[in-house]
Amino acid sequence: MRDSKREKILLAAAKHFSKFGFEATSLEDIAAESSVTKPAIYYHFKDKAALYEAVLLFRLELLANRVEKAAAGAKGPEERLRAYIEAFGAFLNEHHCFAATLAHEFSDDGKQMSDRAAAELSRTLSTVTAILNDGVEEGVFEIENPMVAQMMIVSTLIMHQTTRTIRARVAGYVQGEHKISPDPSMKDLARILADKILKSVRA
Amino acid sequence: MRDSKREKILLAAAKHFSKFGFEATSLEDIAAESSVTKPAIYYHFKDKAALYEAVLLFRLELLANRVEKAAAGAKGPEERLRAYIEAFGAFLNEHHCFAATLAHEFSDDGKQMSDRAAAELSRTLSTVTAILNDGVEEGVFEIENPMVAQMMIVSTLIMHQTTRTIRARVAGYVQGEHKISPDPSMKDLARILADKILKSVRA
DNA sequence: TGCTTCTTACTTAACGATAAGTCAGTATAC
DNA sequence: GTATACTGACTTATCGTTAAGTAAGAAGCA
Repeated sequence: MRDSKREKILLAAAKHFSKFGFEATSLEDIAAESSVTKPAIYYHFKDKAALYEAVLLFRLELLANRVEKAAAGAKGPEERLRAYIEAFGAFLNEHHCFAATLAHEFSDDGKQMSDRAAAELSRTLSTVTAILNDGVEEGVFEIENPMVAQMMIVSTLIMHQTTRTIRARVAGYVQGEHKISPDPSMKDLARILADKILKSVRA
Repeated sequence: MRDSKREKILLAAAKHFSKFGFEATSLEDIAAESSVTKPAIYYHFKDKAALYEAVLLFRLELLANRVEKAAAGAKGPEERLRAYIEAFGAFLNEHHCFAATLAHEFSDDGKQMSDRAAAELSRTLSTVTAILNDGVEEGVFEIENPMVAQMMIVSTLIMHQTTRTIRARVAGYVQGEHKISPDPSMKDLARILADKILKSVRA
């Protein structure tokens, strides 16, 4: 049972930070959910920012490692790009708090992101940039600006995960005889997204 | 000078809500920036939520009208899709607070979005869904799930606008000999995005 | 025109709630 | 008995919101 309270705090913190973002999350709520008192949080973490950092950095490191591994395990730019997209999607699906935390961070201009966290995020993004650039050099891809392809991949994966609730709500207001396509699972989304991205970047 | 304070409040509110989101925005800051006192805000608006609603709904209505008009003014699914994407991009570029406000709303599950606001957002999204469905029916497009194409368009446009700062920061950590592609302007992004999306959905 | 009355557009002051963070003390394990 | 892992009670600051009061001008009437 060593460190069990620390683990409980981290779990509740991940949940609350992802739901409300850094500022709007209250330590009292985290304490209540993890059945500890507020000072217990301060015993384990220097302050609110340190707790947040622990939550964020842990996942950012995991993600960067995962996509690097996935890309390294595939051959050729096409397969590597597909592997990247699907690994990214799978990761967001497994750590479903993480996408929302990232979305909050993005909409806050990374206000609460430490330099180490930014570096880990950069590692994740560099991986796809490298794949795209390699593909262009090898003549397999034809891309005016790889930055755009990167944005399309990353933003679609994250937004899909974070806007589930609001999408369902907004769909309720659709008028007329539009066919509403079924909301895809993350696995399907990643596959379809990979298909579309590959089709759009192929030379 | 009639209603000049009201206008000042709305302007400052748009700026602050986009920067910090609903919860983290303080009425005191809005009051300070617009050179009025806090209760003066309450004279013009029922409460914080009503002020936010005024800010958000105004832009959501403008946007829905703009993209509907753009789509209606173009012929054929291909041209309509391009017109939609470029009109959406241009709008985000003109109202540069708006994308960030939307991003906050998305990362908060639309917690602060009224039913009217959700309906206006739905109108904007229905427009692109209609274009995609028409294209499929006419045999011009071939799309497994139009939802994914919609996500790619909307999320890329919004994220591009909202992650400018953080992208510049993250780019600073890129190691090795990666070529870093230049950050595209919104106009370029919309054009390139339209190219890529069209390429990826064409039958 | 001049006097009263009412409305508009605020201001100053303060309230209750809730936030992050602190500190002195305590139970438990070794 | 000493280090570890806490708890309860607190401080300070800031939040949204309201109550109460007021200067400036318009409206109604003589």
